Amino acid sequence: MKLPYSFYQAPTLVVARALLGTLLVHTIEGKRLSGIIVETEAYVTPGDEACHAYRGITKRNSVMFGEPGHAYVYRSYGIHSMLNIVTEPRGIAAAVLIRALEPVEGKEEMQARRMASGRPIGPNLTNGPGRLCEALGIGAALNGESLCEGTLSIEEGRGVDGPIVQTTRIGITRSTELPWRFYLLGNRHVSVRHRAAERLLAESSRRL
DNA sequence: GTAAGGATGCGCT
DNA sequence: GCGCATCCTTACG
Repeated sequence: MKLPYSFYQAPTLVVARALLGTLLVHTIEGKRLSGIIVETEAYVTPGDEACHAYRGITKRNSVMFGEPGHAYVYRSYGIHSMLNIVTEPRGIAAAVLIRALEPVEGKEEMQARRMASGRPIGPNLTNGPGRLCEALGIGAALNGESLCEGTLSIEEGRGVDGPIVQTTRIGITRSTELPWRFYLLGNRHVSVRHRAAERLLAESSRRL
């Protein structure tokens, strides 16, 4: 079952957390390439200087201002595609960056797509926002596409059965103090672990 | 295991 | 021109 539009209309931090454990699916050339979402980051207006929409609407970021449940795909460092999911009602610019997946369907095809792009053979298939887009064949052509009606979608996954780590975002230079990254504790497909946050989480749960 | 540097295109100041 | 919401290779413990 695809997640409905109403799922994405919620506050961005709620959606970022709720996306963990769901299944991202890209159907391409008749094949389903999919993976469980294990790491996300929230980007919100107003007040978040790292959000692309911080300074208002532009040609690049306009999708973020539109309907929730659509894909915002842009190119980073001129090389990598980044997949975001638009959240909040129309007019509020916000999105969730998908940072890592646990491969489920089409793992061979993912490896083949990575190799075709000159990437090394190895375990780093979908543990990073650029890598997962390459593995699933997600590019700028999908910018603005609906996740409820197109070839790219998010389905109910296996859910979450363990702790979720909440910590600071990665690879940004502004608003670095905001704890808006979420990931599944102990999942080996997470791109970068934050040991201190994991330790705090363990201590707080022990106290209960 | 960590660190540094290059690749590479486009939006924005 | 400058600066990236990154990834890969190489060097060194």
